[in-house]
Amino acid sequence: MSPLVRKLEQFVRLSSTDRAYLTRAASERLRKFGPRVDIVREGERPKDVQLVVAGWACRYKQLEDGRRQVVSIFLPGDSCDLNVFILREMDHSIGSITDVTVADLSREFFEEISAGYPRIVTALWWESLVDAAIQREWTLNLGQRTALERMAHLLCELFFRLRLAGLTNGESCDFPLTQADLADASGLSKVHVNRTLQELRSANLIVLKGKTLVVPDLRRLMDAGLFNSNYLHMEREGRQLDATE
Amino acid sequence: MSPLVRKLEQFVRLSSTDRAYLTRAASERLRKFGPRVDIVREGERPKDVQLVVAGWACRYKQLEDGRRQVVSIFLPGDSCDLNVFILREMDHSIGSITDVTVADLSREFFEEISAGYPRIVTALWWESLVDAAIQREWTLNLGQRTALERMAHLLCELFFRLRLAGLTNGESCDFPLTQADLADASGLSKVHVNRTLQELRSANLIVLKGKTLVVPDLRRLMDAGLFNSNYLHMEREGRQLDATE
DNA sequence: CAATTTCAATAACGTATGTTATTCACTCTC
DNA sequence: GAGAGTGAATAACATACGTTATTGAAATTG
Repeated sequence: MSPLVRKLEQFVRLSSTDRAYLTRAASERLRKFGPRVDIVREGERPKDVQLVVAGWACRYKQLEDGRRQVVSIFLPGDSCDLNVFILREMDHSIGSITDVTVADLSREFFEEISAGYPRIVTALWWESLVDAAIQREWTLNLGQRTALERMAHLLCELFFRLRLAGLTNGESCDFPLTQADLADASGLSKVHVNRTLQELRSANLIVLKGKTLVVPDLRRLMDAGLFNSNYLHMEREGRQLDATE
Repeated sequence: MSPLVRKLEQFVRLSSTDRAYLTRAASERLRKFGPRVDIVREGERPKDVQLVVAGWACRYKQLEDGRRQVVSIFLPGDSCDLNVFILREMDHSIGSITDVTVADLSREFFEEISAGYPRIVTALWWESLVDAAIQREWTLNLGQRTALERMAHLLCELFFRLRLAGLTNGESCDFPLTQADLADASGLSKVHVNRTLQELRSANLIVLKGKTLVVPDLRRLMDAGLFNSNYLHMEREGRQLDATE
């Protein structure tokens, strides 16, 4: 099952027709990118919504003098917002981290699901609201948490989201972010990211080597990061747009 | 003209029927709050979308030990997202800053506009995308900008948004945020906010006294905050969902 | 209109994090 | 399989910002 379907199914019960439709949409019109390249640049006007089918990518913004902030991380199954159908131009860039495969979802795709796949619509609504919640949590993370808490929180979030998409193996997962990436995402310097990771390591909160992250005791890492998963809204909805109450 | 209508009209040409409908929706089911009280609390499940008709409010999140981050500021005409119809519970709180009047928008309101007011739908879409863009910009602000840049940027954003809603008088506007509020919103300490404001004052970038802000030279304040307004997407759309291309 | 509380200003001092630089291990490439 | 480049580790040092505390003015309240 694809990461997208797996993720959405956590919230909305999809029919097999829904699943088949999503799976088809995510396998047509594919584009591949190497690592560390721009997929969309600030100022551009892409025609389609981009769904990350495989690999890691990120949204980032840059100041004129080069300072760079990663504002969100795309894991397989994540898509950029509906931006492209309404706004005139991108206010940020999207760049690949690893090799990435992107599926382009056209306006027609969204018109079709609006007309005939209400559960998919609800699921995508849910996804976009969770995206917004994540962005708020990042604001809290950068504004209030110390370096150690911040890093622990970021790692927790990624671990939870990977698990939701079916991309963890027990306590471990692929982890292609470099320390420079973590610095850009956390607002810390590279050197301090290094220090912070070592602190997490020596507290046995993480094992991070090569491109693999192991979290031996997720509960403890969550405590270290003051991590509360409620903002990920990982419960199947109690009521939905088309539910009768 | 109400701040909401005025704001939305910047992007979507509304018919007089649209305007009348919005104005009516924003004048029924009103609730009033005093300053510094919670309108909705984290964990609750409000039934309606809250539209701020008058006054200033904010979204905030709090850590267990009391550290508090304001993650967004609601000006008149702003509304919280559609959260309430899809997600199980609030992942943040909404609190008043001044006296606030809120209009409750029911699910029926959204069903009606979906059925009969496509331009309002587009306008609200636009609004929610701009909200997301603002949240990303705040992430950049907290992650990369220095205290001075950060404060200048925040003031610029508020000034632009107030102007869009028709709430400025030339170079000045009401400004009810205390230094403690600015601290919570910028991730700085109160003391450092004070220092930073004085720096902005002595550079003649702002006049801030009582509850009034004057920006004598917006261009210079923008430069100081590395402020680029593109993320506010303040241009009337070139194409919309129902446009033919 | 006194009593309280809130907000702003300022000072002295502490520290978490940034900066610059060097070295070492890997990996990729020709 | 030497050379080049990237990512990680470490050190020495610098600083932007936080903390705690005090004071005065202004707003709010009984």
